[in-house]
Order: sequence, then structure tokens, then C-alpha cells
Amino acid sequence: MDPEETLVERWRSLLTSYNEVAGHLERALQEAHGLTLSEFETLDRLVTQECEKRRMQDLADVMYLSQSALSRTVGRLVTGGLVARTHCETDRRGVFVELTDEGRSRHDEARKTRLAVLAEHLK
Amino acid sequence: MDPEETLVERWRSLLTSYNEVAGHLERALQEAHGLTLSEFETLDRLVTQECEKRRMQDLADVMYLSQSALSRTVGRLVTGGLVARTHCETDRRGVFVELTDEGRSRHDEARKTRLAVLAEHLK
DNA sequence: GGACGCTAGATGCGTACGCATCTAATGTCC
DNA sequence: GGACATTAGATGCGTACGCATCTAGCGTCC
Repeated sequence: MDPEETLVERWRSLLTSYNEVAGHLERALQEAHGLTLSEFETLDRLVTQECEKRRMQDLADVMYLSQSALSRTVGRLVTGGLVARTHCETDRRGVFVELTDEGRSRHDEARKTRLAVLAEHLK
Repeated sequence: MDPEETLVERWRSLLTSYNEVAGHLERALQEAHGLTLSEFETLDRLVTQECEKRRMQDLADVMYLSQSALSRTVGRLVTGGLVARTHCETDRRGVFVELTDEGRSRHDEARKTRLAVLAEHLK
């Protein structure tokens, strides 16, 4: 079997699945919870980690966003009151991101939406 | 095994793979051929089909883009001289998209780049 | 301790996106 | 054949993105 064909096929399938699921998820999260996919995923990273207070960089490491996109995403979450920024004591360049109660509960609701969408569209 | 956990894991893996590959592909195509990922994928759809002249709608059906995004992508390709729009005779609302020679050869070069990137990053 | 490089994040800027709407052509029903 | 719904595609608008750059704090070497 032609290796190029195989690769391209796998890539197209990845492309298609991703856009299918991401599209539905984006719309559902926005509609039901006023959250961007990236915003939700950011909250999700914070909840998942046992320590719910993380450096921007640590977040960036486990996410797919560029540094600038993450910075703005966190900015939006701060504006929405879902997370708070705290300065790091020992290194004042650093920024901790911390879930607020509102953030935690909003994530918890949104989780149900995610589950439903994934169950339906993640073949 | 918790079905939610499983789904979410698969989703995260999809999210990560997609962004990894798409990011590298986007950059490589831009760098080496001045093409957007969507532009390349559009060309690719045209080349792949035996008939290299297709209605916008047919293109939209096999792509992941919204109708408006596709329309603009084709617009950019037209500006770049890689495809041409032709009006459909029998239904003048319809638009055919047709590869130019330049478009065909540009796609052919870019294909090598895609292969290299996929081989390296599509785990 | 002052100059210089380096790192963490924020921000200016340009771009592709989706949604909603618009335009123009087609089809339908009387 | 004229009014009205429908369809194909283009376009206005607002938004999230990545890249490049900026700012501020840190570290090092003399």
C-alpha cells in the first residue's frame, strides 16, 4: 500500500473528525454556557490537576494553544470571573491561575454538555 | 472503565494530534509555498477528484470549512491565480472552481511538503 | 552594583474563521 | 406571468488565533 496515500487518508480522517467534534462542541458550549472551547479546555486543565493553581507556563505545556492565545483566553476567563490571576511570590514575573468557585461550578455544568456532545459525535 | 473518562481521553488525544499536525503543516506550507492549510486542502480536493472542476457546494460537502470560509478561500486562490471561477451555464447561481496550470503545479510541489510533515508528525 | 542577556507574560497587528445577512437566480403556485 | 419561497454563493461583522514585539523581573559576570 502506498505510504503517502495511507498517511493522507489518516490525516484527512483526523482533520474531519476534529472539525466535526470541535465545531459541535464549540457551538454547544457557547450556547449553553457562554464558553469558548479553549476557555472550557483551560478550565478543564485546571480542574483535572490536583493542584488547581498553576503557572501559565504549566498550563501552556499541557495545552494546544500558543502562549499569546492562552494569555488572552485566561484574560477572558478573568473578566468572566471564572479564574483569578495571582502573582507568584518568589518570581514576580510568574502568574498563577486559580479557579474561582464560579469557575468550578461553571465547568461542572459544562462537563455534562461535553459528555453529551462527545458521546454523540466522537465516533 | 468510566465511559466519560474514556471519551474525554480520546477527545484530548484528537485535539492534541490535530493541533500538533495542523500547526506544523500550516507553517510548512506557508513558509515553502505561500499556502494556507485550507488553501492547500482545497487544491487537494480539486486534484483528487477525477473531474477537476467542481461546484462550490460539492467542494463544501467534502471539506470541513463553512460555506463562507470556503468562499473566501477560493477567493484567495483566484487572486493567487491557482484556480478560476466559471459560471455554470445551466444554473447561473452556481459557480465552478477549476484548477489552473499554476494551481496544479503548486499543489504538486506542496504535496511533497505535506508528505514530509505528515511522516514526521502524524504519529 | 551596573550592564547585558534571558525568561514570563501581555499586547499590537494582521488573518482566517463562523454566523448572519445580502444579492441574484431558480422554482412553484395561483 | 407575477408574488413568494428557496437556493448558490458573496459579504459585513465580530472573534480567536499565531507571530512578532514589548515590558518587567531575574540571573550572571565583571
